[in-house]
Amino acid sequence: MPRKPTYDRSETIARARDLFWQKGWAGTSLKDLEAVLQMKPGSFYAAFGSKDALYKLALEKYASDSLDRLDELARTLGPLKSLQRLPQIVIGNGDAPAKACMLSKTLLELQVQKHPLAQDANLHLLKMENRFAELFAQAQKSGEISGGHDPAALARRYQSDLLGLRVSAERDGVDAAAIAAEIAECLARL
Amino acid sequence: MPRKPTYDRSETIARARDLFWQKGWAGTSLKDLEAVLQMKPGSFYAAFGSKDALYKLALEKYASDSLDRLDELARTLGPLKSLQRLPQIVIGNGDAPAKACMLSKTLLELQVQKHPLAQDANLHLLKMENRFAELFAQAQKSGEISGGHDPAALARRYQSDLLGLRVSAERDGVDAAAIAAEIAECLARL
DNA sequence: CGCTTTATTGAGTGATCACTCAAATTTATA
DNA sequence: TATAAATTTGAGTGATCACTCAATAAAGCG
Repeated sequence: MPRKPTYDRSETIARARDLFWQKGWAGTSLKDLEAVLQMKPGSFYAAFGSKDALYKLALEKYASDSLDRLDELARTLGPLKSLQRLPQIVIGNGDAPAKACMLSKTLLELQVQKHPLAQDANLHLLKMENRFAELFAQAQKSGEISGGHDPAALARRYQSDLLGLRVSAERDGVDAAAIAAEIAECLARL
Repeated sequence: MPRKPTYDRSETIARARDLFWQKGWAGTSLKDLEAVLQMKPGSFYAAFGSKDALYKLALEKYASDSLDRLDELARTLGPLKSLQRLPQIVIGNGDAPAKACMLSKTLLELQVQKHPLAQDANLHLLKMENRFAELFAQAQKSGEISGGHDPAALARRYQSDLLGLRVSAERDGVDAAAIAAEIAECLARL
């Protein structure tokens, strides 16, 4: 009986993610979204409920895609080489809406006001960090790196380094690739 | 002949800086500013010209105060110890409007849209990085650290680490002090 | 006290904010 | 083909956006 939507929901969320990633939460207006998603206000609210609800979906897509890419990388290269390669990968994608991580941009914009979306960003960052810890643990088990450090501590520091790298990559005139190489090199000395 | 302003300009800029630092550029409205600065629109525009112009002044105050604090630290502790102490200092001030650096928040919010204020943030970050490089060079000269590395490269990496640390410090449940200690310890091994 | 000069006041500008809703349109079943 | 269910449309909501400006108040000088 029902009429079917004329748009692809997943593709629409991906486009919203790119817009939010680029312009931020406060910087993205409904007008912007309507233009990029090719939706009138009524369709938008019928489909997603609110700007915040769509942002939440966009964050989830960003995070799960990131995790998927990391898992695939780990399957191909193994744990240590994945962790070493990741820095150059995250700053290397020229098509991305921004060099900085969408989760950290969300955190910096909304954490101070205790916005629920900042909590979402926190959880996604934690999941990613936990995945890093697993990879460090695997690298220790296989003897690729020494067992002298706590995998959780290594992951915490690695996550921090990645976030710093991606902020630095937004700066003008900074050789982010050199920083990425140094992060990778530090891992080799574990 | 003229009437004198009823407010202290420097103090007003400091309050604006704290508000912008906390809420961001798009997240701070003129209403917010009027409330915090205790100024009506007319006075505000007579004094500062525009929201952007005041933000620029706030950035300048933030950056010059940061440089001043670093210089004073260096005078007290010397170059290496200053660089080692700084990480724990920047995340330790509980009264600050945010853990993250205002320059990086500005950069992440406005760099993608090539906003002039992002250029200002870029320049202030570069000045700070150059100051770090000087301190690394001094530490090498005095033999506190080995001369095997380029001071500019050390400063670039150190700046990136600090930015990452301060993003991490915004996260819930992350032991930023531990990360700060690790950054300091890495400097000792140079 | 007048006079000039500047600061403060606060109502008001058009534009844009996130969002609503009734009407029209499209689909699939009866 | 008639009907029911869902989607799309786009004008319109009150609120808030950054900002303006004419009127008023205050200060220093003669």
